[in-house]
Amino acid sequence: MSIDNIISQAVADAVKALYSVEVDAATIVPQTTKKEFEGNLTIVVFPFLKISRKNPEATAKELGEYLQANCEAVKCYNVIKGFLNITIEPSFWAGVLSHINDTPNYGFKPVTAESELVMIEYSSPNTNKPLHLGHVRNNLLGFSLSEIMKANGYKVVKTNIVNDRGIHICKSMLAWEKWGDGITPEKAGKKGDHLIGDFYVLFDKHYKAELKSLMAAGKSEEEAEKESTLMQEAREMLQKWEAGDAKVRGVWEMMNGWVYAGFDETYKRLGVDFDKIYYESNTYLEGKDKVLEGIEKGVMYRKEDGSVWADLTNDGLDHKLLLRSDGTSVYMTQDIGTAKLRYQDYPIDKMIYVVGNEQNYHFQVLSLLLDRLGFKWGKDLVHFSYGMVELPEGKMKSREGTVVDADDLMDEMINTARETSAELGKLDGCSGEEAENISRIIGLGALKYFMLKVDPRKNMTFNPKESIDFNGNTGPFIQYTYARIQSVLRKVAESAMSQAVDAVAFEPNEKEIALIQRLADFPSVVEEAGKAYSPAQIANYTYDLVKEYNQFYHDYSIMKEENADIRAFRICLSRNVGEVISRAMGLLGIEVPERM
RNA sequence: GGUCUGGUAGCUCAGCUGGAUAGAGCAACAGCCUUCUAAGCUGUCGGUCGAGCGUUCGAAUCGCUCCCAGAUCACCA
Repeated sequence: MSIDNIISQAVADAVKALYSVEVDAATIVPQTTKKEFEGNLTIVVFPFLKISRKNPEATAKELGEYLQANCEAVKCYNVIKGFLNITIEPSFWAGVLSHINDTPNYGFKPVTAESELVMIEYSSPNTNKPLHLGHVRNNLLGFSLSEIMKANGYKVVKTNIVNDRGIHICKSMLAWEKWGDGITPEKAGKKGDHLIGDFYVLFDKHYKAELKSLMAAGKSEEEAEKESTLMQEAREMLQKWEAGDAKVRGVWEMMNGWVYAGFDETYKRLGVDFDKIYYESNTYLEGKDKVLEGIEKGVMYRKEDGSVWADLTNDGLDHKLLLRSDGTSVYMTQDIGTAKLRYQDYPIDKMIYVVGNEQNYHFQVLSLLLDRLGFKWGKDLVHFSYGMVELPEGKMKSREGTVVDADDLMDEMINTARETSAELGKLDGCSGEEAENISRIIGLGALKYFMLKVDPRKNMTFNPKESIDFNGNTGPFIQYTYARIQSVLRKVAESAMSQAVDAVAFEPNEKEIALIQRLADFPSVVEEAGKAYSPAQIANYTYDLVKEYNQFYHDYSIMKEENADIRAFRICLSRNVGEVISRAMGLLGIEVPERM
C-alpha cells in the first residue's frame, strides 16, 4: 500500500471518528506539498467543511491531531488556511525506497493470458516516396504508444498498412520507364525509396512542363490537365495494373521491392518495427462484401445510379459514399475491408489508429460504420490524432521538394551529436566504434525526445537549425544524467561497497524524500499515460525526475560520504533513479548510454 | 457556413479529473570546475494563462458567448 493510500484511508477514518460520516477513501487524493511549505503531503480540507460544520483552520487542525495520534506514518502536521500539510515519519521513506528497489518490473503491469489485445496501426507510408518528418512523428508516436500499452498489461500487435497501389506509384513507374534508362538502386548507389521518390518528382516536373506548353498553346488549365498525355499514360498504367497486366505488375513488384528495402533500413535505424504488415493491394477489394452486407442489414442504401451510401445524419454527420456508381471502392471502403481482414487474423479488443489530424472526420465516420457493421471494437476505436509538423517556411510539399527527409534528418542529428561530443571532449578514449554508437544514441535520443515531449495534438514547427538542442528539457540531458549514475555505480562495483538499503533506518533529507516521492509516482504516470495514450506525459515526468536528481546529485557527494548507511542509501536511490529513467526512456523508444 | 483541435513568459513548451504566490528550458545578465562527468548547478530578469460572463469558499483548469489560428466537410487517398 502506498503512502498516499495510507493517508487517504487515515483521513477517511478520521472523518468518520470525528464527524461520524462515511467518506470513500478513494475520493481523497493527497497532493505533494509545495516546496515553500513544510510537509510532504497535503490534504485540502474544504470539501469536509460541510461535514465538520467548522471553519477551515479548525477542521484541518482536528484532522491533523487525529492523524498524528492514530496514524503511524504521520510524524507531525501544520495548517495553513484550508490546507493540512502532513509530514511523514522519515523512516517510512526508506521503506518506500526498498519497496521500489525490490519490485521487479516496477511500474509495469504484467501481460497475462486474459490481457486484452490492442492493435496499433501506425506509419502507413506510400510507396512513391521516402519517409519524411511527418512520418517520423507518426512512427515515434506509434512505437511509443505500443510500449506504453504493453507496460499497462495489454497484448499489443503493431501493424502497418502500406499504400502500395494507385496513381501515385504509377507516376513513379512511368517516369522510371521513360527516363530511368534501366537504373537500379545498386547502380545509382542510392536507397530504393529515395530513387523512386526522385522519379515521382521527375514525373511531376515533366507533367508541369507539359501543362505549361499546352496552356501556352491556348488551352485552359482544365483542358490541359485532361489532354496531358503523361497523365493519360499513368491512368492507363493503373488500369493495366488493376487488370493484372504481367509486365506492369512485374515492374511494380520490382520497384516496390526497392522501396521496402529502403523503408526497412529507415525503420531499423529509427528503432521501430511491426508485427504484421498489410498491403493495400491485397485489401482494397475486401470492403465491398461488408458494404453489401450493410445494405442487407439496412444500415446502408443504394442510389438509383448504383452508388452505395450510408446515412449518418442521425449522428450529426452527412451521407457518406462507400461504393462508386461503377462499383469501385473508395478509401473508406478499403478501411472497412482492412478491418475485416484484421479481425480474421486477430481477436482484437481494441484498435488504435495513429494517423494525422487531417483525417479526424474519416475516423469519426469509420467508427460509426464499423459499429453498425457489428465490429465490437468499432464504436470505441481510438484515432490517435496528431498535429502536423511544419517548417519555418510553411508546410512541406513533396512535389516541390520542400520536405525534410527522415534519413537525412537522422544523419544530421547524429553528426551534430558527434561534433558536440567531440567538442566537449566526451569521446576521448573511446574506440571509433564506441564513439559512433554513443553519437547515434544521443543524436536519435535528441530527435525522439523532441518529437515526443509535446502534446501530440499540437501542430509543431520544426526548425532544423534551432529546434533541437542538447541542453535543458531534451533527450541528451536525460541520457547524460543516466550515464553519470552508471558512472557512480561502476565506481561502487570497483570499490565493492555495500549497496544494501533494507536494514538502513536512515532518515532521508528533503531532497531525498522528494526524489523518492517522484519515483513512487512512476506507476501512476505510466497508467495515466496509457489512458491518455500520451508519450508526452512520460517524457515530462522523466524530465522532472532528472531535474530533481541533478539538484540532489550536485549537493551531496555520494562516494565520499563517510557514513556508510547514508552512502548505501544514496547509492540505492541513484540506482533506482537510473532504473526508472531507463524504463521511462524505453517507453519512448529512446536508448540510454552507459557513458557519454 | 457546420464539425473538430489548439491559443499559458520574447521563443519552445509543462501544468488542465478545480486548490496555496502559474512552472521548466531557450534567449539575456551574474556566479560555480584541485571533490563521483560543467551536455551540469545557483541566482536575476521576464505573465491582464486569447477576451468577457457564469458556477464555486477557490478557475489557467469546469460551462456559455465571442476573437484568433489550424484541420476537415469530394464518385481523391
